[in-house]
Order: sequence, then structure tokens, then C-alpha cells
Amino acid sequence: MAQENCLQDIELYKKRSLSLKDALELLSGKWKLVVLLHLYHHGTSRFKDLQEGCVSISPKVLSKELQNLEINQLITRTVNNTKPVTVSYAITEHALEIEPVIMALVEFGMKHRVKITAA
Amino acid sequence: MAQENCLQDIELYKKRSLSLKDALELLSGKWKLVVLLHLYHHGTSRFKDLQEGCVSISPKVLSKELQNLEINQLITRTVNNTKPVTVSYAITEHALEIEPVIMALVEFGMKHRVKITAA
DNA sequence: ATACTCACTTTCCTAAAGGTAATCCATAAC
DNA sequence: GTTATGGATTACCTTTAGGAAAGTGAGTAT
Repeated sequence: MAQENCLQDIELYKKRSLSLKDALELLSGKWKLVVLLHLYHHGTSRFKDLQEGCVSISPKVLSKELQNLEINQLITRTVNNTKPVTVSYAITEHALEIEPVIMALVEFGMKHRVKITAA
Repeated sequence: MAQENCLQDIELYKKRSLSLKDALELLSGKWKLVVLLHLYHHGTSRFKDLQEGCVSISPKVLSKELQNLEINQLITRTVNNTKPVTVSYAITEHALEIEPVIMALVEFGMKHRVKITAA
């Protein structure tokens, strides 16, 4: 019985470890989560909004990240019928699953700042 | 009143955005969170345990990540009086704050796998 | 005709991440 | 004396991330 629990625990660890690696690969880099945070806060946004909201991101990098997020079905891209043309980006339902990740990171970031500025 | 709420929201976003960037910088890369997951599951571990647990990490990279985590006060390093010498790594109290991040990533990783294998 | 806006794209470059393989050092066992 | 172990370090190399700066192209306003 104790052994069974132990085996189960090892399996659980392996499974979690793989899931973690999957998630890290998908969300790796400086900007993807920052872009998503902007979309959570401001809702559907245009390229320019994102460029201004994600301070110091370059258009090249933003463009690349948006393409990547779209490929992974985390955002949608819509070309609007305006003049001049605008493009809207919105998070998908599936991307709502990432909100807990972002909020956990935000929480940790705040606590860490408090901790190191106190020390 | 509506304007005040709006200003507050902008401030909130900026604060969150900075916290997120802090956290991302601290935890960036392929391995840090994988190492921490191992420590959450297995408790205090030796170098060799971590090398075997974090499948496919090289000793060079593991060593570098451990140093980085120690510098940022997320783990402690203890040299044991054994023969041959062993070294123990343990998470700090402060690193417990990262558990929600890891678990949120694990959750998302699982859901994402389900989602893309279903499609 | 010129200039401006939005949404990019292209080129060029540097720094950092991270992998491989070999080596090191102390100790201990064979 | 040779080999094995734990915990690294070193040298070398490739790949990738990502920044800077300039350009593109369609449409609009002046």
C-alpha cells in the first residue's frame, strides 16, 4: 500500500514535469505573457495599442509573438474594415486558462520585490 | 467617479505588468521551474538526484541554474559531511510563493495537451 | 505632390541560452 | 594502481532571442 502510493507519486511527478515543460515551451520568452496580460486588461486591442501597452517591445518582436500566439490558438487576429486598415487581436477561450498562470506570476513578482527591497 | 476607476485600472495594469516582468526575468529559461518542481515533490535533494530527476539536463546547466536560484534566495545549498561529499539543495520559504505559479503552469500544460490532441 | 498613419517586414547585429564532451578533485573501494 | 562516485568546471560550439533602424504599401488628409 505504501509502495503503491509511492509509485503513484512518482507517476504524478513525471506527468507534472512533462506538463510543466510543455507549458514553459509554449509560453517561453519575455513577451508572450505580457501581451496576454494586456489583452486581459484591455480586451480586444490593435497592433498599435499593444505596442504602446507592452512598453519597449519592438514591432518586429510584437509581430512575431502575435503570430506565434495565433498559431497556438491563444489569440485571434481580425482585419477590420477601417481606413487606414486596423487589425484586432483578442484572446481565445482557451487562453483564459492562462490567466491563473499570469496572476500567480504577478503575485510572486510583487512579493519578491517586497522581499528584496526589504532585505 | 468613472474616471477615477479608469485611472485606478490603468495604474493597476502598469503595476501588474512590471511585477510580471520581474517574475519572468527571475524564472526565465527552460530549467528553473523544473528544478523547483523536483524539490517540491522530492524535498531536499542532492545534485545527482536533480540531474536524474530533471531528465536531460546537463551538469553544466544544472550547476548554473542552482547557483542562480541560490543567489535569488529560492534555494539553499548545504555541503554534507559524507564520503564522498554530497551536497543538498532545499527550497527556501520564499520559494514556496512560486508553487502556485508552477501548479498553474502544470494545469495549463495538461489542458493544452488535451486540447491539441483532441483537435 | 507630400506627408502621415497603421501594420508590418527586412536586414543586421549582439548577447545569451544551452548542448556536448572532456576534465578535475577528493575519497574510497577493488 | 586502477577504477568508481559525487559534484562540479572548462572549453567549444550552435541556436535562438531579441534589439535597432530602416523600409514597405495601402489609404487618407492637406
